[in-house]
Amino acid sequence: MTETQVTEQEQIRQRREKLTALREETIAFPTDFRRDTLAAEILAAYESKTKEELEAEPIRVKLGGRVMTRRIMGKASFCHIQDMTGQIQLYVARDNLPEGVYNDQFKKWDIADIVGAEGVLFKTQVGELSVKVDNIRLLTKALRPLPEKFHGIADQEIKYRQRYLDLIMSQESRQTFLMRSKIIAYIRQFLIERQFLEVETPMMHVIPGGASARPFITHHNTLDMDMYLRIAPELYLKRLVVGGFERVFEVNRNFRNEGLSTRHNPEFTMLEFYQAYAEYDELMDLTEDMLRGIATDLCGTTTIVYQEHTYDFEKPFERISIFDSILKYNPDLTAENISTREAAAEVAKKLRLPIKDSYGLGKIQVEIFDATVEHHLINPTFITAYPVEVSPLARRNDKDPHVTDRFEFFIGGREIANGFNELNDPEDQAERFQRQVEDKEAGDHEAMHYDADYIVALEHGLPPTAGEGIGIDRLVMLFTNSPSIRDVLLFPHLRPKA
RNA sequence: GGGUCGUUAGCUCAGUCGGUAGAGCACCGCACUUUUAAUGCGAUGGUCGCGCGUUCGAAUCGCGCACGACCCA
Repeated sequence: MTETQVTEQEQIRQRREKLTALREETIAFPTDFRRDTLAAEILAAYESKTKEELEAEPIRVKLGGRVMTRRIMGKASFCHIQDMTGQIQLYVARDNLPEGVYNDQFKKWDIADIVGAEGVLFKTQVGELSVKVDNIRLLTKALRPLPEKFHGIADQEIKYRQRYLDLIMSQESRQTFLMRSKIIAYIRQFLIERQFLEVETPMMHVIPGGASARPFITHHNTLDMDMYLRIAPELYLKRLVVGGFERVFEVNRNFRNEGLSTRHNPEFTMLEFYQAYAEYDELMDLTEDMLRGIATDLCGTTTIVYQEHTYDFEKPFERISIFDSILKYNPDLTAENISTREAAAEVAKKLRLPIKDSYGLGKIQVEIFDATVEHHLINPTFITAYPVEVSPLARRNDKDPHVTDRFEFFIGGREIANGFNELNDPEDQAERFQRQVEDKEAGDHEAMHYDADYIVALEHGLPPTAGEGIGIDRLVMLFTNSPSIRDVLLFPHLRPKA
C-alpha cells in the first residue's frame, strides 16, 4: 500500500476498491457509449405529453450523465442524472434490466459516477417525466464523493479553487458562465455584422503599452531578454488600422500587476475595437446599442437588476463632461474652484487626497472626480472630455486643448468602458510619450514607455479613428448580478493554498 | 495596508461556564418495485486550520501565523 492509500478516507478507499474490481472484469473507462439526446431536450419535447400518450407511443432515448441523487427501494430505484443541459430522472428496476445488472452492478455504483442509460419515457405517479431504463452502463467511476446534496458548497474558497465541483453542484453558477459565453458571442456577432475584423495581437510585449498599469515581467531565454505580458492590445490594434484594417477588434486577456479585489483580477478580459472614419460620440452610440442589445436579446428585458440597484437600459444613457460632473456632485464648488491648478489643489487638499507636486490640473481634476463623483454614477453614464494629462493616447479636443475627445462609461459606480478619438498626430504622440517617460523617471510606476516603433507607424499615417475598450468581466458581473469578479471568472486567482 | 467575521467528520453545521467530540447529508449493513432532501432500523468515520502560551485539564481563554469572506483606503 502506498502512502496515499493508507491516509485515504474510508469513502474514497471503498470507491477505489470498486474500481479495482471493475478493472478485473471489464474495460473500466469505456468510450464507445453514444447518447442520442439530452436532458433538457427531452423535457422540452415531451414534458407536456400525458402518461397515456407516452404509453401509447413509446419514445426511446439514450442518455449520458452524472448520477446526482439515488433513491433505492429494494428491487427498483430512482436516480437523477445530470448532463450539460440539466437533470432528468431515471427509473431503474431489476426486472427491466438484463439478468444481474441491477444487483451486481447498478446497486454498487455511487453518486457522482457517470453512466449511460437507455429506455423509454414515462410519467411517474406524481407526473415527473422520467426514463424507464432497460439498459444501463457505468462509463466513469468517480473516486470522490460529491458535496452535500441539499446545501451544496458553502465555502467560497472551494467554489473558486475547485470550480468543477461548483459547476456540478450549482445551477446558478453554470448559468453565470453560460451567460458569459453568450455575451461574448453576442459581442463578436455584433461587431462582425458591422464589418469589424477579429484579430489576435501579441500577449508578450517588448514595450508594455496602451494603458497605465504595472506589467508582469517574463523572460525569453533564446533572445535573453525580458518581455512583458501585455497590459493592453491598443498600440498593436492601431498599427493594424495603419495597415488598412479599418475596423478591428480583439477580445482577450490583459495582465496587470496589481492587487486582487472583488473588482480586480491580475488577468482579465478586455474587448478593444477601433473604427476608422468615426468619432468617439459614434462609439458611445454603438456602446448603447450593444448593451441594450445584450439586455434585450440575452436577458429578455431592458430592466437590469444588479445587487441593490435597477437599471433602465431603454432610456438613452446620460452624457456629461468630467468637469460638469464634478460641479454636479459637489454643489459647494464653482467652476473657478476646479479651473486652475492652484484652486483645484486646494479642493483636493480639503478632501485629503494625496496630491503630488508633479500633478497638473487635469490629474487633480480626475482625483477629485474619482473621490466625489465616480461612486454616484449608478445609472449608465458617459463621462466625457478627460484631461490630456491623463489621456496620453487620446486626441486633443479642437476647441479646448486641455481636454481630449474621450469618454468613460460607468454603471453602478464602476468603470466599464473607455473610448476616444485616437491621437493620430505622430508629433503630438511623441511629445506625450516623452511626458510619460518624465513621469516614470519621477517615480510613477504606471507611466507609459516611449514606443518609438509605434511612432514610426503613426508617421505612416493612422486615418482618423475612434477606439474603445470594454471590461468584459465587469460587464458580465452586471448582467449576471454577480457581486465579485471571481464569480464570473472560471478560475480566479487566489493566494496559493497553504 | 486597516477593521470585522470565519476555519470542528467527505459536505452542511451545532458545541452551554474550560471537564470523555455532536447532528443532518454522504458512506457501510439490513428491509423496501413510483421515489424525489425517499423512508425505517443499525454501524463506521475526528491532527477541532497551524504554532506558542495560561491551566491539573483547551475545540472553548490569550498571543502569533496561514487561508477565506466582507467592509474600508
